[in-house]
This record gives sequence, structure tokens and C-alpha cells, in this order.
Amino acid sequence: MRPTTKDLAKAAGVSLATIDRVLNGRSGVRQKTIDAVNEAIARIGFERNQVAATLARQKGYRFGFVVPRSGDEFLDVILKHISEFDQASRAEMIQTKIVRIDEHDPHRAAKTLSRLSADDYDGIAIMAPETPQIRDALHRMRERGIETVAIISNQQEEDSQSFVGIDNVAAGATAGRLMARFLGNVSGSILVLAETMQARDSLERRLGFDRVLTPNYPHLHALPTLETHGYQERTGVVLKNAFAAHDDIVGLYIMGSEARVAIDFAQQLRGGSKLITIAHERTPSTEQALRDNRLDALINQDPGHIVRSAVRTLRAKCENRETLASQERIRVEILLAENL
Amino acid sequence: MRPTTKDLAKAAGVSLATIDRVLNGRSGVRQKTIDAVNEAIARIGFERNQVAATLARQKGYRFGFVVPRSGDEFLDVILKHISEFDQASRAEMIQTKIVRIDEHDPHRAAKTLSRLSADDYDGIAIMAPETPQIRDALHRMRERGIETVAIISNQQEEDSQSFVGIDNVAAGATAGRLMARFLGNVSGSILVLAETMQARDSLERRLGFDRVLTPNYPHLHALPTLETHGYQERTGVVLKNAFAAHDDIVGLYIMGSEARVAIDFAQQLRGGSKLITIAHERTPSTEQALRDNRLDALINQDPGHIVRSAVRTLRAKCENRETLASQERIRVEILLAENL
DNA sequence: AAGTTTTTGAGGTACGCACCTCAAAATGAG
DNA sequence: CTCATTTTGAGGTGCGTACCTCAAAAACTT
Repeated sequence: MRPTTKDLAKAAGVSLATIDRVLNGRSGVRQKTIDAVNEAIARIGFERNQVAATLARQKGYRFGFVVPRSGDEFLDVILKHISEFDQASRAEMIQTKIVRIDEHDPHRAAKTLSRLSADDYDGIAIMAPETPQIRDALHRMRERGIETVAIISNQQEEDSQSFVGIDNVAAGATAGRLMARFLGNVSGSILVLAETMQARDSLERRLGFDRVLTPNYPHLHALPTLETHGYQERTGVVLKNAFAAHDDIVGLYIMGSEARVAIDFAQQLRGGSKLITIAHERTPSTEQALRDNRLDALINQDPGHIVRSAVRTLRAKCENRETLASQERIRVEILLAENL
Repeated sequence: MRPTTKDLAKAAGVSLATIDRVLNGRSGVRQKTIDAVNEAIARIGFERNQVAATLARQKGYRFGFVVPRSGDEFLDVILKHISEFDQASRAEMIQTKIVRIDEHDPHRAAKTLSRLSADDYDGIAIMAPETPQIRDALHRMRERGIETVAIISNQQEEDSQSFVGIDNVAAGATAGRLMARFLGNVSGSILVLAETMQARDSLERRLGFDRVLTPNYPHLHALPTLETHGYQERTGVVLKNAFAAHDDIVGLYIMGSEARVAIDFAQQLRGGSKLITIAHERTPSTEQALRDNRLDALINQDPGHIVRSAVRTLRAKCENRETLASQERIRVEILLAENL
């Protein structure tokens, strides 16, 4: 039989009230007593029954997903998974809300974050580029007693328990390897496209990409990253210029998540010759492009997994538990038309 | 506020005892009353609080993983994940045991299965090739009130709620596409290796492989499947003969999960020329081969995911729930050295 | 030593449901 | 109609924990 709090109280030689104080980190317990309880926990192998705990706590968990106000297709996919998860986890007393922030105005974004109260949220998963304002806001949030994790794009701290998303260096390296292998002995230049190189994600992907390409495939030359800044027209112009300036373009690596426009433009511009194209994130349009052979491979991070993992991580933090690392690791997925 | 059984009783105009009888499928309730309760459930949107239910039931879940007695490296990986999961889910009142069966003796295997009682197990996840004996044993097991799912290799029924594992046709197709793309414009023959073509998995993988290769890449010729029957010596002999008979071998597709021996042999036999090698299942040795460039790609199904998914599926069946399909789908993963 | 503050204990209620008993009511059979 | 049978209701207990109150005990302070 699993030991209960009652058994623990007996084993530690204290009352249930004290056990409660220690387990839930309430104040008014001498360190000596805390140690005694912890010793007893270890000795009898006590493990809190989470099922009973959540029932008694009677308040489930309320988590918020902070996402940019304006977004691309990938964001839509994420949002879809959040609400799907919300539906499915109601029976387990977990509520999930979406909070929008203005990504282009860090000041306003920080203000929105500062308004999130511990009365309304037990934890926050945030998807936003790192800025000093956001970082501070998150810091204050934790001081207010709200747990936080960053999703998709990391917020500085390399703590694995605080970030849910892929290793972007590895993702870039994977793209690089695939690009080179798909090209075989074809030589030429490779276009690299990003929304902005301000974002850590793109920097890391580029780093990984070059790290594979430069030393191993001297016959391939990756051109400096072109930035679209999220404007569709600009994407067209930038691509057109690049194709005009280089007549040996054999590959296109789209690092940002808004790949649709770039794929279409490249399709038109490349003429008759083959162009290996690799993009990130599975969305309706990239998926379609993959099926149509307009895209050769897709590097993906499972958005459903990210949402679930973020919630599990937040919950574990609330309950002062560790997560099962192998379950929370987000894989760098390679998608072809065959394994969609 | 979520409606409780009390609210439901009021809404249905019956007592709590009757609600209990209906919800838990006890006898002694007129159909008319059952209908009335179900109507009320739909009307007020009642959803049983699983947290409270498991607490009250006070018996968690006991699941069994039925696996072959003798196995390869992949089985070891699976077992590792089962015990890891068992550790992690104790706090949620889920117990996981491992049951070994003699895969080569279907009769004995079926006998072992028939001894599993509903008193000891709420559900069974089975990993075994399909045979008539096993199929019958599973059928009787369900009649005894034990829920079942097949993992890794399917047991006939194409019911998605009864199988946890990859789509092997898609896996084979993915391997085929990668093989062809990595080979580029190189032409020649491709060796295909399996433990046995009796198993459904291998058949399906081969089917998918050919389905991509034959119509799209006429310069590549996939040879008839070679069978090793699990014997290491035989693997060597078979490969040697194949290399002797064909001097244009450019690719090797290892469909079985015991890839280690085949990779090593092929390495020695191929001489100086390049040989694209693709295998299945991530294990310590295939992983090492990938890092060493002795393997070009690995097709994988996440064993941790399979274990967790099997348990979630069994639990959902016990509670008469549906699972979240997107979460339970096992992906055909492509692994390169970069995204391990 | 007396007073003040901190720490601890005893006891209770609640969460939502499972599972039990026994009597009362409704239904069906003859 | 009566009697047997089936169906339903009322009520209770317990699961393991959270959270609350109030008094008692222990530890410090001066």
C-alpha cells in the first residue's frame, strides 16, 4: 500500500497539519522540523497522490498562452492546437486561455504581461522574441507566483525546464545536411531567407546550416541571409534581385515560418532548372507545397506536442515536480510527402 | 461551474444512486430511465470528473505490456521506456507490468495470454506478430473484460483505437524516397533485407518502398527481399551472396530492427564505392552508425511515445472515452546525424 | 520569571465520485 | 386484487489531500 500523508505524519513524528505545511511550502515551520519530514519522506518513500491533491485543491489549473497579436499560418496552427487541448483537458481540470500581445511594441507587450494576475493564472507559456522588457516582465511574473515557460523561441535562459521547443541550431544543421544530400554533386549557390535576423531563432538556424555546409560541401555556397521583414511584396523583390545577381542558384532555404509567398515566387523565378527548396513548419500551405513537389523537405516541430508539453511543464512546476525529460523533448522532424 | 453528479441527478429527475448505476453500467435500471439520464447528460453537458473518480475507485489502473521473450535491441529500448514510464506514472495510480511470451510458439503464447485475469489487469498492450492463436486469445481476453491494444505490429483490425504504431507502408515509402533522393542520378540495384517476409510489418514496408521506387525511379532496381530469419551468420552469408551476384549494388534498405550486423557486413563487403544505407528503429548501435556515417538515414518510431500512447489508449477504453487522435498518432520519423 | 512570539497539534470540512445497504415504490404476473 | 419481482431512493462511508481555525506547547526576549 502506498504511504499516505497520515503514514508520513506518524513516521515523521509530527501532526498532519505540519505535514501539510511542509508539503505545500507554508510558513511557520522550523527548519529542523522540515528536515525531519523530508527525511521521513525519503525513508518511507512517500509520494503525494496527485489525483487526490487536485481533487482537494478543487481549482484545477489555469494556464495562459501568450502569443503575438498578428501572426502567420504557423501561429494559426498553434492556436488550433491550444483550443483543441483545452477541450480535451477540461475533464482533468485544466483551463487554457489565450492572451495576445503586441509583438512590435515591447513596451505595450510588457504592460499586458504585468496585468496578468496570479489570481487568474497559475502559469504562462509565452511565445515571443526576447527583449529586455519581456524578460523583466517575466521575471516579475515569477515573483508574483506565476510559473512561466517560453515556447518556440527561447528566452535567454538555457534552462531546459523553462523552454519548450526545438534546438534551432540542430534544425538548421538538419536543413543543411538535407540540402546538400538532395543536391548530390550539383554545385552552386544557396539562397537563405529569413523574416529578420534580429530573432534568435533565425540566427541559430543559420548557424547550424552553415556549420554543416561550409566544411563538408565546398561546392555549395550559401549566400548571405535575405530578410523579408514579414512583407510579402518585399519577399518578391528580394528574391528577384537575388536571382538576377546569381545565375547559379540551386537551393533555397526558407528559415522563417511564412514560407508560402517565398515558395511561389521561387517557383516562378527559377526557370526550368531544378531548385531544392527546404522550409520550416508544417502549415496547410507548406504541406500542400510538399505534396506538389514545390517543396523538397520540411523541417517541423510538432505544435500539438509543444502545447501539451508546455502545459505539462507548467503543471510540474506548480506541483514542484520534475518533468519526464524524454517526453518533453521536442523533436526536429523531417517531413517529406511520404511521411506527412 | 462544472455540473456534478448531483446536478445531473436533479436534471434527470432521479436519485444519485440511479445516476451511479447508469454511469457505471450497473444492472437493475429500466431502459427508459437510462435514456432519461443520458438525455440529461447531453442537455446539461455533464462530464464525469475523472480525478474524483479514480480517487474514489481507489484502484488506479494495472496495465500489462506483452512482449516477446527473446528480442533485439529495439525491444530493449521499448522495455527501458516501459519501466521509465512505470516510475513516472506511479503518482497517477497507473501500474505497468511486463509479460513475456514465446513468440515462436503461438500455442504457448496464447496459453500465457489466457492466464491473464481481469483481476490482475485492466488492459493489455501486446507486441506480437499476428497469428490465429493470438488473435483468438485477444478476443477472449476482451470478453473477460480486459481492454487490448496492439503496439508496433498491427493485429489485423485496422481500427485506429486498437493499434499504436506507425503506418508501415508510409514508412517504407519514406525510406524509398530518401534512398532515391540520396542516390541522385546514380543508377544500380538496391538490396532489401528483412528478418522474415511472414511478418506483416516487412510486407507493408516493402510495399511502400516499391510503390515509390518503381514508378518514379526507373534507373534504380530494388532486388527481391533477402530474409535473415534472425540469424546473424545467415545475414553475412546472404549479403555476401547478393554482393557476389550483383556488381551494381548502390543501396541497402534494412527493414528489420536488428540492423547492427547487416550494417557491419555491408560496410566490409561494399568495397570502396558509396552505398546508401537506410535502416529502421533507433537503438544504441543504429544511432552510432548514423553518427559514423555508416548509415545514411534512420526511419524511427518513438518508443517512448508508443508506450505512453498505448497506456493512454487503454485508459481511455477503460473509461469509455475517445482519445485525442492527433496526440496518439505515431509519426514516421526520419533521423539523420543532425537531428538525433 | 514573565511576557511575547513562533511553532505545533487536534480537529474539522470539503472536493466529486464509487460503492454499499436497506427500505420504499413501481411494475408485472397470476 | 394480491403477491412476487424489479426498480428506485435515501442515506451513508471512504478515497487522500487541501485548507481552515483555535488552542496548546515550545522557543525566544527582556
